[in-house]
Amino acid sequence: MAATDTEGDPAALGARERILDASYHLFSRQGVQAVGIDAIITRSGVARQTLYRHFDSKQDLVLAFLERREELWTKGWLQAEVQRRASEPRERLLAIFDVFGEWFQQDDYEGCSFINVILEMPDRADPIHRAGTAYLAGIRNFLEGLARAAGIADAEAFARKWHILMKGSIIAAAEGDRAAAVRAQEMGRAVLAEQA
Amino acid sequence: MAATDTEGDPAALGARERILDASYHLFSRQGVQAVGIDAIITRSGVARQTLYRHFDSKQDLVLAFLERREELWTKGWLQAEVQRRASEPRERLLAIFDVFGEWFQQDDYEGCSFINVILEMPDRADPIHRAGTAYLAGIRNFLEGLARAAGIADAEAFARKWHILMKGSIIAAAEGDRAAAVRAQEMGRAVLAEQA
DNA sequence: TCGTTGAAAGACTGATCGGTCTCCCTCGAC
DNA sequence: GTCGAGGGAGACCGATCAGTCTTTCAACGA
Repeated sequence: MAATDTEGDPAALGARERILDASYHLFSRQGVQAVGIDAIITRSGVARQTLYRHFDSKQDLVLAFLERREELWTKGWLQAEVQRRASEPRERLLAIFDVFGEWFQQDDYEGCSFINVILEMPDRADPIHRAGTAYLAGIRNFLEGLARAAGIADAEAFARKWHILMKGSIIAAAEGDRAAAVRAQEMGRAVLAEQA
Repeated sequence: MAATDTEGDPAALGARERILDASYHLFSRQGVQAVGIDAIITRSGVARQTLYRHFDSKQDLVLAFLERREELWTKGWLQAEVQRRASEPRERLLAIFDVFGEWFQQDDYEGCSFINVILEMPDRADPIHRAGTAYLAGIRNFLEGLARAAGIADAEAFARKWHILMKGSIIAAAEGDRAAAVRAQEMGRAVLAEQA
């Protein structure tokens, strides 16, 4: 039972949850290096030692943030929205860019945290870098499933191509191109048209 | 006149030049936030005050680095290589991915500094962010020229699409996909095939 | 009732950050 | 000669970094 789970009162959330909420908000918008422990302490209203009771180090906290990002963004939002909007696998592949299109209109558009951490920590041996690539591979896995369901021959290669369109449009949106999703979708149709 | 220009002896380069060399090496590989002034001091072998005589602040130095990146990478390498490898505009557009293909094989592949700084400083008002988007627009301008020369109807929209393929493959390469350039080129052919 | 546990508050450490300041040396113009 | 500019070396500044430690308190179960 415990007083650690959500019980309606937002201020009464467990300490761990408040830390993760604050981390998610700050890390996803400002990046991992730019956000200090103090900012997370302040935003979560938690004591310093409480944070270090739940997480061994900042790296630990970042890894927990990425895990949550996959839950909330990849699965809870992207995949859910895609499956809600279309049922045919080919339509679902294209629907990704409809979902992106709405995402790109947000004023506080924050980009893809997995890409961000990979570029922030270019060292391939860094656990955070590795986690970022792993979660991106998870997205690719979702694409591969759709490609296979669509009867596309080399589903793995196709997923990698589709992912290039997605990542390219995400960067273009960070530059300020709000129509990036439409452009990527058009290219997607061209790529799809070539497919067996 | 002036002991400030290059005179063969590498150690006798002007102080400003040594600072810019060190900044280029460190910023392009490790990012802007991760590299401190001390690291640049040490690598350039220059006195602290000498650096601040030539550059008002770290931000100033980063802006100078980005300017140099455009000179060396965009113009001196990418555009030069593309023009060397092909003469027909359509061939030149596709040659971009041949050049990228070799780039992606490098063990110390460092990615695109313009993308990196944009994601590192998400604040649109930040001078560094703005500079990054400006240099990316410069690349797009090069693409637009090729598109126009190729007789493509909406050259601006086409350039934005092509740039999405480029940026997507750059990120995929950062993830470890060494074949990202081939995949992007294949998609480029499909996009090009649709063009008038 | 007592002991344990979780959490708040905040002092503290050593390292590093960007940036300033002082001192000294050398070289070249006059 | 002298003088000033450019540059090297390094002390120093206040702020911030990640991380540790101590004290206090409230809620809980036995």
